[in-house]
Amino acid sequence: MTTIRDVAKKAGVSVATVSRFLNGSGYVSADAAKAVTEAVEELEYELNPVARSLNTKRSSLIGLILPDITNPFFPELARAVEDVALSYGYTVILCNSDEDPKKEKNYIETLKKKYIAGFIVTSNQLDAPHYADTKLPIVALDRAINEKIPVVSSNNKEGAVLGTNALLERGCRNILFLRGPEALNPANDRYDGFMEAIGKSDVDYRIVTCPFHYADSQKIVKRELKANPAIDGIFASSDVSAAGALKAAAILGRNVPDDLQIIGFDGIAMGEMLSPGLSTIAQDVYKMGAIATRILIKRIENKPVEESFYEIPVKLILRGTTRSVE
Amino acid sequence: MTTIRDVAKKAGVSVATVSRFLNGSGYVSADAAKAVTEAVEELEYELNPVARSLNTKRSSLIGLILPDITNPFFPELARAVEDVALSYGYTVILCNSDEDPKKEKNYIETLKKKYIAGFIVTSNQLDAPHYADTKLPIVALDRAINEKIPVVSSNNKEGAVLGTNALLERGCRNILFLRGPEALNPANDRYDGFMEAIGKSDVDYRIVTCPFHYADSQKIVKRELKANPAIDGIFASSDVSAAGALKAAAILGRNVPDDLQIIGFDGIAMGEMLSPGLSTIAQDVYKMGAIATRILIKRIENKPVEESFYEIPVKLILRGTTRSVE
DNA sequence: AGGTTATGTGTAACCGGTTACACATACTAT
DNA sequence: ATAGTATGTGTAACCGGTTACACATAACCT
Repeated sequence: MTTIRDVAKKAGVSVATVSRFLNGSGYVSADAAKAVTEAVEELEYELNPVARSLNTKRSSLIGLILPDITNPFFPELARAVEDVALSYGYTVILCNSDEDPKKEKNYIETLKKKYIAGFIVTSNQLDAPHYADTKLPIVALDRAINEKIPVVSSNNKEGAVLGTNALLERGCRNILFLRGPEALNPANDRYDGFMEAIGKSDVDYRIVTCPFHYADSQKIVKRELKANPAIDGIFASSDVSAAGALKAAAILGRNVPDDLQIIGFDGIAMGEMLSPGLSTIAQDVYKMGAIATRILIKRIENKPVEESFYEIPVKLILRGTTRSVE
Repeated sequence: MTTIRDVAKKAGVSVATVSRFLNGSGYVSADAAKAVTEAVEELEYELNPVARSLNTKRSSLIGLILPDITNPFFPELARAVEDVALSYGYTVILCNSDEDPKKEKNYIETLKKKYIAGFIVTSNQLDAPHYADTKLPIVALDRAINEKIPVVSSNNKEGAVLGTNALLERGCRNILFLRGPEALNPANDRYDGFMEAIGKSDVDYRIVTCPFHYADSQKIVKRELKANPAIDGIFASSDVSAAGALKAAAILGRNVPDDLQIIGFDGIAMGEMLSPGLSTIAQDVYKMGAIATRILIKRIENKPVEESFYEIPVKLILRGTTRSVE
């Protein structure tokens, strides 16, 4: 392996000059620069990032902490983070936290020892006291940790308004809202949006709390649909819940969308594969991940970050679970 | 930050002794061991992995190279790899290769500089010349790179036999087999299994090559179903293709499963959410990832690895797209 | 007793970079 | 002319570990 000393010798300068040139720090004459460039070229020298890390106490590692990569929301996020990180020369470490603060903390400690450059943190938990004291650059997704930590999130409230209005415009007179877990920021914002939009109408509605879980949702919706056959619209706070609702409707022989219209929230790929295709409020998950990563890297590299709160617009996607507006 | 020198001073021994004790290498007296243990405890000393890496040229990093984490097959794999890696003290780096050998190679080069301990490689490509010369421990998933590299894969052929027989037992007399891309090992094994099982029957069949892609599959199946209305069974080489087939059937008003039965392959979570639920040959993806990781870690730690070819059994899961056996 | 081998420990070089500091020269300002 | 600043470079310490080697003592042979 060629080292900086080999390069220095070949270029006829000291290692300090080589290092300065390579890092663009300090003064280096044109002659020296040329000699070093040539030596690097000829020796195919590549800097050893471990040696560098050891004394700079920095690295090009980014930690991506998420509850569970298996949850259909996260792969696309991970993909975006990885793409952007790669393009800036960073490497992504995958951390499944399972919503367990201990596990999360453990990851942070372990990776700090490796001089990790920063973290992107996605979690459903509202509180995260152990982040507060970390001096590392962090960007949060979908949850506010504290004022100093930038947050990237979808425009959940607006999305919920959009979805609710879509059902209203399509003639729903009795809407079931599947509210997400109350511990989740995004779920609460969606709830607020629903309430705002439904409040402006004179339509009947009912709210049921429902985890973002397929089988649970199916069970809950089956029960609700049986108890209240007048329901002609369901707005689910997640696509997975919507899938459960759709299944429940199928089992009960309800005709979607003629009889019952359904809108989900998230925009995961699966929605398209359902029959009928799931209408949904799609989040631009890729964009969320990409923006979060760009902000993180700016922070890592001490570049100015304009804002600390980024809201990504959502989009209504109409498929088969809703009718066209009459 | 406390260093090994602090510990040595506190314990009244040399750094060499501390290092030896910490690594279980060389001789350390009981007295010295005790003194070091106490000093470590009191100072809350934690070894710096970067400094260690620098001269051992090893690390506890594992690279997971996969085509695209967004593909529903991979998150569960990644999850398994991460779980097992974590339990052995390793950290996982996520690498989306997009099937691009250049990108793959680039990752390998980059991570080698960080003294990565080993790689788990999943790829759809059959050839991978650039792995051959790597001295790093590697474990492959679903593809054989060379004799020295262990492979973990599902029992694809047996699965295909299982699926084909399931359709036959349920009365199918005209089966459409959606064959996966010919460049893929697993797809070819599935094809072999189908041929073997179908050959033993006197049933009509037709084979169409179909990418593991939802929309494409839908189009292809729609065409096939129109051209040949007698088809009463579809065996798809992947669940995503099966989902496309199911959608096509729904659009054409075919009744699944009374009229047309469908079996997929993979066992991804989405299958359950479809209506009717997708019958499938489920791979134990988690197990594949877990086993691959364990083997890799054994290799990294120079422990003996029994075999070099691991086949994970598959399982027939019957849901709504197949009838019960009459 | 004398030679081997096993046990135990410390010194110092080394891994491959970065950077504080000292020093030299050239240019600018007064 | 002289001080002050900008430019350019090298030496050597340092980051925080590992380990070769030298040396010392204890245990085991014959």
